[in-house]
Amino acid sequence: MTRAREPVNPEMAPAVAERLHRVAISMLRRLRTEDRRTGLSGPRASALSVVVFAGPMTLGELAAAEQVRAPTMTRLVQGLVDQGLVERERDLVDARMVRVRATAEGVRLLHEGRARRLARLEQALGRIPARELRTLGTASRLLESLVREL
Amino acid sequence: MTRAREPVNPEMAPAVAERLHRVAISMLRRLRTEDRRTGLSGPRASALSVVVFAGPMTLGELAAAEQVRAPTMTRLVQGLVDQGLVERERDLVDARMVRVRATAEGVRLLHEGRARRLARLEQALGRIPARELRTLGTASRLLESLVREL
DNA sequence: CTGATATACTTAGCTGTGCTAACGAATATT
DNA sequence: AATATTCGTTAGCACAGCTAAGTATATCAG
Repeated sequence: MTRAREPVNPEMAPAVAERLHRVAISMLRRLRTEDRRTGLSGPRASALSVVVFAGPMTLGELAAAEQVRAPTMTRLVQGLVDQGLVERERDLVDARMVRVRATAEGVRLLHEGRARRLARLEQALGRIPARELRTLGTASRLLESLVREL
Repeated sequence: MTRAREPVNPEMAPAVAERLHRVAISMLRRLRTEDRRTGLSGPRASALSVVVFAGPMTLGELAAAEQVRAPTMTRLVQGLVDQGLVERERDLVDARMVRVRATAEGVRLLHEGRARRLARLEQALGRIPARELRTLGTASRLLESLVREL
């Protein structure tokens, strides 16, 4: 009777979880290699990316977005400022806050670094059959919303 | 195997690459939270995992498997030894080498930590429609072979 | 067998990222 | 005006990554 359309999932979920976890780790490990050439570490590139794409924001917001504590973000931003990729300015309304905005150089380097980091992955994806690529496209969207509920 | 016909993928590959990359980062970031309770850091858990599943191996092999330099692995193993999760022994044939093997406690803790780390992911997967889960299962296998060619 | 070279790992010391605790400055509340 | 709260910084710890240089063992050439 229970020709289930609802969760028969508990059975296969562990295996999928395990494989996703493992693949995520090794994928990032491989791509990390390319990262170093830009002089942008992973965490800095990630933070810069948020600032570039979501626009100027406060240090606290940025810390929350990156799931990191405030002191950690203070230092990440310091590094980015030293590299000339980001600027800090006190908020005019509430002087406790610090707004972080990307410089032109920051935007440029981010795109360059991103391109380099993803090049190998893109090439590998470009070689697989279109059907499989479509599956991965769908899956990546599913994962996106899944991760939000972790 | 996947080379037979050249697909038109180049157009969508970048978007998929970008999303996969982003999702992998944020997924691991979330899961890492659970890691701390076991007292096993990510890199240590990962190294221990290799030793447990692939059996005893030399420090150099372990470093290669983890894509890390020898000095880094020396210290990771030191930490694991201090925690009583792993044992070191000089190779009898070639005394330059160090063999690393998991202790019973190491095996136990690894499985416990792994279970904890994946619990949230498994639960989230258990809640989505079976069809989507199947897509993710397929995708995870595709990614597995993809990563091998990165 | 000896001396040179190669290999496997360790030590030392640097950078960077994460944390908590404690603090300062600015704002909000009472 | 006094107190509490919020935002960010500083200080100080742990750990993970690296390179360069050192030690011990193995191997090889003569």
